[in-house]
Amino acid sequence: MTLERGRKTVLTDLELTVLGIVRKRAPCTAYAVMREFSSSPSSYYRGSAGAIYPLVRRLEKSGHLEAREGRQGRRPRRTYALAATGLEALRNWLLPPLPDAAAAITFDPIRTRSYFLAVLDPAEQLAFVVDAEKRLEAQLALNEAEVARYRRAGDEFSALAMSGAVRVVQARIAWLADLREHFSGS
Amino acid sequence: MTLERGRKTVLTDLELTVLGIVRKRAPCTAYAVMREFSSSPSSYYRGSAGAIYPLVRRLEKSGHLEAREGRQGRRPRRTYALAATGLEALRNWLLPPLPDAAAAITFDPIRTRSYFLAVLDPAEQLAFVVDAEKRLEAQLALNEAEVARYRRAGDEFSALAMSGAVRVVQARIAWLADLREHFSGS
DNA sequence: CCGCTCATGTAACTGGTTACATGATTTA
DNA sequence: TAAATCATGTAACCAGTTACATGAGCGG
Repeated sequence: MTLERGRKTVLTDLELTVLGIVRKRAPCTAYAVMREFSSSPSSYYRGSAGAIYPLVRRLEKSGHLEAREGRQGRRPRRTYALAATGLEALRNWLLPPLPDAAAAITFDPIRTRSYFLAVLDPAEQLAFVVDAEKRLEAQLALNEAEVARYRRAGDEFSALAMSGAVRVVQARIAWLADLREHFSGS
Repeated sequence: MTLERGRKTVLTDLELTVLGIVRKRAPCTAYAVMREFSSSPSSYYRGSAGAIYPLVRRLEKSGHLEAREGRQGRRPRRTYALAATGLEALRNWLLPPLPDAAAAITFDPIRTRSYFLAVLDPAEQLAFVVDAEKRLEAQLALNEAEVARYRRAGDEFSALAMSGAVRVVQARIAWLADLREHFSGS
């Protein structure tokens, strides 16, 4: 049974995110997409050139994106827009049912470490919590600024999305307070 | 300048997590470590054989783990314990300062999608939120059960860690309530 | 004795990363 | 005019995944 290779049925989250970005920004270059990732603290992906350029080309070949050859002076400038197929894929990504994995636990380096705090003595445990709190407070400020930035830009959906990240950081901070109380109480 | 290859200076989070697990469970087999990952909903890693077995061998060769050849009947059974070097690595992982990335934003498939909800019409947006809430409630129950399980097992640190995951899921649910209000209000 | 779990692995693949290379355009 | 940014890519690598293969021990 010869599987047809090279034709992917399901797009990755990164690919679908790129479709969403292109839809908002169209017509835009692969570089602009890349910047959207790397210039924002809100993204899990670094948006490296080595990821974005091949990915965008793939999406073009698969018909999800439409490319247009332009130029700026004598420099070639390839801009993209969302094709009908791409819009359909984007909608299917968002429409219920979500995959089970969507609600699954998220990776948190601080929580991951906290499983093993038994190897530290009480003073060190407290130092861990204090350091983690400091870093999360900084992250919180960043995220809040990002919400404000989106709101100023009139992108209410992104502001709403980002406020989810704010909620999560607040929850992580509240949890660290629990930890601290537990450590200093015992 | 010939870089010495094959000798890694920094261990990954997965490797350090394995060190932590072995420390708790020692003497234990690679299989037991694998089960710890795959049998728990609390882990980001699937703990696949293809990841764990080579990883454990690496940690043994680098001196972080000590192996002991045993048998169960006529079946060979290789058990591991944490070496002094491994304990040191584990402590350094936990001791401040944490890396900046530790506080960084986490990947959330639901939030990632929510950036692009503008492509859906209001009824579909609501359906998205309702579906996401349903799934997160299920995840919350799972996580709470996990906390209880750890607590029953007397592993207070893991219970505490897992309660961080509970906090985060609660925050995600609260955020979805915000979203829902926003969508039905406008 | 059948099927499940314990136990140990390997091979091929995947989806990203870093680092590098090139050159035009804009800005200080 | 030098440095930063725009713009487009490639090559090597990396840390995981899925899927497969093998076989012993154990409970119904």
